[in-house]
Amino acid sequence: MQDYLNELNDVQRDAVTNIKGPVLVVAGPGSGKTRVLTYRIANIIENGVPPWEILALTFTNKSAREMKERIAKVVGSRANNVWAGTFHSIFARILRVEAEKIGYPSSFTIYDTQDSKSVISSIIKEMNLSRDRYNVNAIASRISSAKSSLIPPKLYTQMKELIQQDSINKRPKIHVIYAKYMARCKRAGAMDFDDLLFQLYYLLHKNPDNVLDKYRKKFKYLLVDEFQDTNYLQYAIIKKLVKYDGSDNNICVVGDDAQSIYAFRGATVENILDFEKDFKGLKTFKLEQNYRSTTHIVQAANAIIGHNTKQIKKKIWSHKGDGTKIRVIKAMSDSEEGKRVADTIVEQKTRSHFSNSDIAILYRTNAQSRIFEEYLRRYNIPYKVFGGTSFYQRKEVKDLIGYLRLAINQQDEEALKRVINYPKRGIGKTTVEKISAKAGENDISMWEAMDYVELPAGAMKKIKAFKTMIKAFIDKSTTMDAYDLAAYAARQSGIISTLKADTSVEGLSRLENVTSLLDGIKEFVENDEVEEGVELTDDKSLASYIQNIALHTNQDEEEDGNFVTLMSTHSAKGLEFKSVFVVGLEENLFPSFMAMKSPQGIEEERRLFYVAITRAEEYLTISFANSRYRHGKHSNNSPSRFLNEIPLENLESSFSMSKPTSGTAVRPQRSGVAGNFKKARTQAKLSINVADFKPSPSALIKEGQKVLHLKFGEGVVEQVDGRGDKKVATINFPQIDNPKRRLMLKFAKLQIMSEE
DNA sequence: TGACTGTGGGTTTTT
DNA sequence: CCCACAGTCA
Repeated sequence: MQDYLNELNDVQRDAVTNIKGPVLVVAGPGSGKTRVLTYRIANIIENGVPPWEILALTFTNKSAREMKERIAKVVGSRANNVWAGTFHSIFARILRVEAEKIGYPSSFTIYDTQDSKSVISSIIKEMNLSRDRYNVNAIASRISSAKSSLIPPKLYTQMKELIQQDSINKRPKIHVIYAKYMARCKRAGAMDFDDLLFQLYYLLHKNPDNVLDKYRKKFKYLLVDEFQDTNYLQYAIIKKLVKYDGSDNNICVVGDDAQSIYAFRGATVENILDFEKDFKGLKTFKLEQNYRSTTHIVQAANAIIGHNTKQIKKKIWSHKGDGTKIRVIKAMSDSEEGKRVADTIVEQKTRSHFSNSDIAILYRTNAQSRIFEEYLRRYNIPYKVFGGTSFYQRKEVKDLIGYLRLAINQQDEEALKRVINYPKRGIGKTTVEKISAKAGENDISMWEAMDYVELPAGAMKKIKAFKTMIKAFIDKSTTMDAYDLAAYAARQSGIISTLKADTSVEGLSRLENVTSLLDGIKEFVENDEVEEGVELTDDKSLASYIQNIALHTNQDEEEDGNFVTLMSTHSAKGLEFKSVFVVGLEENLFPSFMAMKSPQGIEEERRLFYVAITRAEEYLTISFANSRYRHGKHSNNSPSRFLNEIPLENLESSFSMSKPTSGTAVRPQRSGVAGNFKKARTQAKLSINVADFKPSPSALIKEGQKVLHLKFGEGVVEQVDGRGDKKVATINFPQIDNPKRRLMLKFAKLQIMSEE
């Protein structure tokens, strides 16, 4: 028997060695779920199955990568040939091969959420519907859930219940918008996130050239991680692949109903319950021993989840010892909450010798990160914020990507609309509307419509010039590699010169972001490492880089380094830290006011809280504030109901309001405006004594002075320009990369060290 | 016809 | 607070 099997407990080993037939693994938090999955795959390979016949589906690129690394530790490089990836990326890869069978170009664009909403927005506008009544977000989520339930527009129109709901909500035209939206995406050669699932289902369902058989034969072993987070459509695809006459039903799903936190995007726990009915002879294994957390934490978690009505019975236990009781921080304000959490981090670092990477701050909404960033920066504690707007969603980055997308797929209307007048080249709203109308009349793409539309001579000339430029990109895309072409496009389009002309701090950071993107593309071109999956991506063309960018999230960034982790509770799933701070435990925030309308909503928030606290190994601290700034306004909220669900015996006794601490409250500043993407939010390690730092009034900052900045260290003011609030100082900070920074004096905290 | 400025309204989580 | 739009000016 192989070594790795000895690292498992009895239940885990059973789950690993029963490789034939359907298996359900119910895995509590910290119960070694990933270990079971990876060893199971390794075991399948050891049993002589070629790795490329194994398909492992996850929800994040990160967990796929981690899984593959761990498989490699057991079976070596063979792990690279396992098809492991997210639902979306694996399906996108299949669709690239098969797209033409369902009427899409294989170079189809993937629309991200922004793109989808923009399409919906223009449809609403064209139909002359009220923007207030037809709220884009509401429509988008309605369409998304229809797709995720396998209801195409035609069927939607026939479903009395849906139509009735829409008319009650006074939005009877949704089914029309939906149909137009689908047509518009198709015309643009684009698939949105849901399409990657939806279109794959229809490919398998319609089965042109018997593709279904091809993939059934290809994937003999299927594994699904986080099964509780799959939606109806995902499960339908899984069944297409595995459940048929003569199938071996080699499927293993792993999940925890108590950690189902994605109902808002269609996930349904029903899938776990249905799984038992759909696959006869199912073997179920329950992993109940928690290896992660101490008993106080596990007990509290069990008590909290006990308040939910529906769940699979299981008893999670730990023998790591009682450990430390849970601490609760009561703060008067969000600012005080930030300070006290930062104080506690300092305390834990010195008393328990934790390093930064042992610590995480978890919040319900990404917007909460700012205040913690502010204090961690003050205390010189390196941190990294995950989630929020990803790098690829920043305007300037999307602008350049827009050109690249257009070079690959000229039908891509969202890309076209984005770049046709950026940088400004005098092609205004009216002209674009005319092109769009022409495209609509003739059911052709806007790119084609540009040849037929009737315009005044001036506008015509500008359009021609634009088209010529893009054609040059297309031509070069056959000879240049991704980097050269991207750099060429960045210059030719005028993006670089436009950004260079903007000398504000924000402008500078935008330019740096574009440079970072180019650097990233260069890295892609030069990187000779093997990518995930069986088909080695030795394709360094722009297309192969650009096509999966929408699927790339900033969770995927490599993250070695010693920093405190800041992320949303959703993003934290699957992770663990010695010390965890779950912050903002207030009614209307956690649970979110959006979820408070329904009991199911509350139960999902409770599961989310359960996920959050079970990330902790040794220390768990929970905090809330009596008042906080939200959307620029003060708001007061009572402590979260979830706090009362924690048994008293698991709480530190001092669960009483501590006195507000002496430190003055600060409002967060805009952070990370200067510095490039990777470095921006991780703090430079400069030893500045925070207590001694006293910013000088900005009016006193003059050329030639030596100044001190908390993040950048010592520097020399080289130039001050602008007047009043708009004063900008150019300062040389020799201790950092990119030493020249332009800081808005209104915001910059600088301490004058000496006059020159 | 396009560029710019002020106002009003929404407001969660993610592939 | 941030974004999208409407209304105004060149």
